[in-house]
Amino acid sequence: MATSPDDDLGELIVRAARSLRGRWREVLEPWDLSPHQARALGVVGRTEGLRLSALAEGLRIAPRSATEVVDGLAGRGLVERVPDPTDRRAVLVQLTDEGRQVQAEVSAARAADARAALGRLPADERAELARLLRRFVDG
Amino acid sequence: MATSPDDDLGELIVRAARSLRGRWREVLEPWDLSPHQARALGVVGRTEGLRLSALAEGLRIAPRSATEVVDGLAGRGLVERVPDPTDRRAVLVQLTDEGRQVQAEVSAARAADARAALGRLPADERAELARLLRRFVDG
DNA sequence: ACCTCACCGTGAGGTAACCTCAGCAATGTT
DNA sequence: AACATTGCTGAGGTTACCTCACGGTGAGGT
Repeated sequence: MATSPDDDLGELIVRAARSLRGRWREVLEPWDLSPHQARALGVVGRTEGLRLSALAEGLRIAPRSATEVVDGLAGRGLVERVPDPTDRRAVLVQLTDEGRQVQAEVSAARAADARAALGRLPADERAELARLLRRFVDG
Repeated sequence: MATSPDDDLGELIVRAARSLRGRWREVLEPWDLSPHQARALGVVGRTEGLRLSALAEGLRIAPRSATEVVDGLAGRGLVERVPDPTDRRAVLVQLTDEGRQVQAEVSAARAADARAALGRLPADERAELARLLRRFVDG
């Protein structure tokens, strides 16, 4: 049934991603955050004072959906909406103090987990893997 | 902001998978199939006379959700339900003639696309990439 | 001052792909 | 025969998206 080597490689990439995603979900459990929300939290943290539309772009979702993500995060008290001083149409999203702390914790936990997950490969193989993937992704 | 190399690697894997998934979605457009349905079609094709519960296991979804997937495929005339001759509770799913043809076409298109997508890496690098990923996934 | 056109976020309402739980029929076990 | 288990499905819920329409607002004419 025509399972070419490239089919396999594609399958492998997808499986690896799924595995990571599953792990990440577990890592996030203590904070009761979905991978999605955590990602959004990261984007907001990376660019303080972000417009909803910019967040949508960053997450590659429709602007309307960014409203929902922010609703969820704001409901947990992790971010807050403030009016954009330069444009009364716009709303900026920024981390609350709690949001900042959670974001830092999550980010640390994620890094630790990534180390654990990928740690079975020696450093040089990790580097090689990254190099090859980068060529594929950027190419 | 503590972006460790392993973070990057995880991100790369996820991005690569997303890229593949996006391409696949496009490849499937002519048949008006979701990636999900196509995957299910493949599983059914690979094991003719498959129980719904086995399909669910193959797709790693709840049995109830397999019912829906099969509904969708059956609605398009690509698969059909037949009673399991050995167990009157069970239902077997099998490809129709049209399903068999569509499955073959899709599989060929997918293989061609995988070649196109991964073709920018030379064969030996593809092999190396597969080897490293397999170590990660299976490990 | 006004008009138009583009843009901002959001309410309303929809969809896909999952889930759990309960129920029915058939089977297996004691 | 009684009971537990299995295989599918109806009912109903969730999540994470979407489009479309609308009420502000900003920017550029005229």
